[in-house]
Amino acid sequence: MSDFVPTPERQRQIFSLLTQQGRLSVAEIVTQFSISEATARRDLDSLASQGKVQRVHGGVIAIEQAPPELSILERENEQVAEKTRIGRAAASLVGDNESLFLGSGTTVVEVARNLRDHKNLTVITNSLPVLNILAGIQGITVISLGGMLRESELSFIGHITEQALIEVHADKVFMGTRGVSLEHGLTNDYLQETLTDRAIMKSGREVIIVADHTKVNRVSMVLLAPLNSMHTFVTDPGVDKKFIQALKQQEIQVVIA
Amino acid sequence: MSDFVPTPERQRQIFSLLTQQGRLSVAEIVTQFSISEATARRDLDSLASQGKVQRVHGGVIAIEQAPPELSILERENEQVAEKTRIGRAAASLVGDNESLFLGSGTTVVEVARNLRDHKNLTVITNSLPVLNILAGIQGITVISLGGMLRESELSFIGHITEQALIEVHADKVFMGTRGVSLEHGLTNDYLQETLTDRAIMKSGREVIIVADHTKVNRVSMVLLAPLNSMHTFVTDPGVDKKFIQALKQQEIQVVIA
DNA sequence: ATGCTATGATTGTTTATGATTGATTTTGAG
DNA sequence: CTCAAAATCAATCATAAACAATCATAGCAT
Repeated sequence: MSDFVPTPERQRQIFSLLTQQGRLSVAEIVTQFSISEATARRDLDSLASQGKVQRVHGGVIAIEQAPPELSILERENEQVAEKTRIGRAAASLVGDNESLFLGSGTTVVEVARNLRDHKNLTVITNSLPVLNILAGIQGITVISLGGMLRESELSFIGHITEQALIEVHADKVFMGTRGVSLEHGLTNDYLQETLTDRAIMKSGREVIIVADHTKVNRVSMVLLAPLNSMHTFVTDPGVDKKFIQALKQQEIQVVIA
Repeated sequence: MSDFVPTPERQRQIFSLLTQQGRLSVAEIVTQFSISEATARRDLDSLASQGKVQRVHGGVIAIEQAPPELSILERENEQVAEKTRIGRAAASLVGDNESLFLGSGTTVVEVARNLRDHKNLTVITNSLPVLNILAGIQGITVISLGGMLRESELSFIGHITEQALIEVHADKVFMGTRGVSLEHGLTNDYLQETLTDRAIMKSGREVIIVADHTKVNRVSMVLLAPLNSMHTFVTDPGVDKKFIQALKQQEIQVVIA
């Protein structure tokens, strides 16, 4: 039996006490550890200089924890309500223990927001906002593709991205698009991103396109993929019913949020 | 019964005693093993140099096996003033038109914050906070390595990360560390991250370590690299002058912020 | 013998601590 | 509010414990 308590050990105990109680007075430490006030103060000063505690008159208090690093400003502008509902509906297609790919675009971000309650997911993404949303969530393994950051979309594209895609595989791929058209299929407006997006679509078993009604019957500059390369289409009730019918005839599942 | 206990065996017994009790005084060892204080200290020093115990005044204490590792979000409030100054000083080492690598850690984040005024930079990183800070800035090409997101550090690690590293090269590499020690070099506390960090160090021409004074003479679990693998060390004025001298003797540039 | 290693004793030095003192901050009574 | 008492603090000093460095010795293999 020994009463040997070296200084670093005692300081650790003081710190531990502090984390339990939130604050500690010099007097408390003096009685608790049977040391002089001078030594108690020296311990507190030492802990403070390590940044572990905040020194105040009469004792110390626990350091307050700041809110998490801010995520990027998102250009949330149009069809907010629709996108939110689409996101929720799309997330409900996901089961526990699955691996997903989430592409870029504001609608896909809404899907990410609704993954909180799922268990044991693996999410692969090339979208910085998606990374930020999923970063703190327990039970989700997050994998980023990396690559060159495209500032307007806050997504990663390019050679590094496509290289990384070779290494991953997802059960379900969630992507947005700039235009969906019966005639021209899925279209985007930036070639570089489109090349990456094509590779992404090949990396998953099931392709789920999320897009609000403003994207329907719209054609952008670059062909991303023919319509039948998607398996499921999640959209809002503002879409023309003939369009929906046509999709169903091509055996594409349609979810109206 | 034989009282002959060879030195290595005795040291093993001391270590075993320590793991049971958490701490051990020199006096205890003297009586327990019937050896002189000198020998007891020699044993403790030997164990300490192997990194098995933590030497303290009066004896030894067990090394924190499961370090209550604070996440990056919690550590962000430690040594704020020092880190800010270190970040500014480190950023001033960067010239226009250079390509940089920024590793993980709160101090490196401060470097990123101070890159705003540079022109035409290419910044490669595996740190999510760094991505967020640089995402909006004009004149900086941002490249992310991707990989599995380590939640406590908000950094990307693993196979994908290291694969991506093959494709990039930087003029200057900025990294943090958990511990810098003359004896044990640069140390980290998580093997997986350390493997990635080693690859990062090889991807650049000049390695710049940023670390506040609390990291100095601290040893963590895993060896990252020997001291001489860094070219420049940026820290705050709270560092022991002998330490600075020793670095300079190894031809490591030292910048005091 | 010779050289090597582990050990213990001796030595000045360093470190941790507690007491003291005067300065500073907080408190509370008027 | 002001001002003084009380509490807390920083700075300094003295001391005892612990320390590093050095040297000498004993055991042991060659």
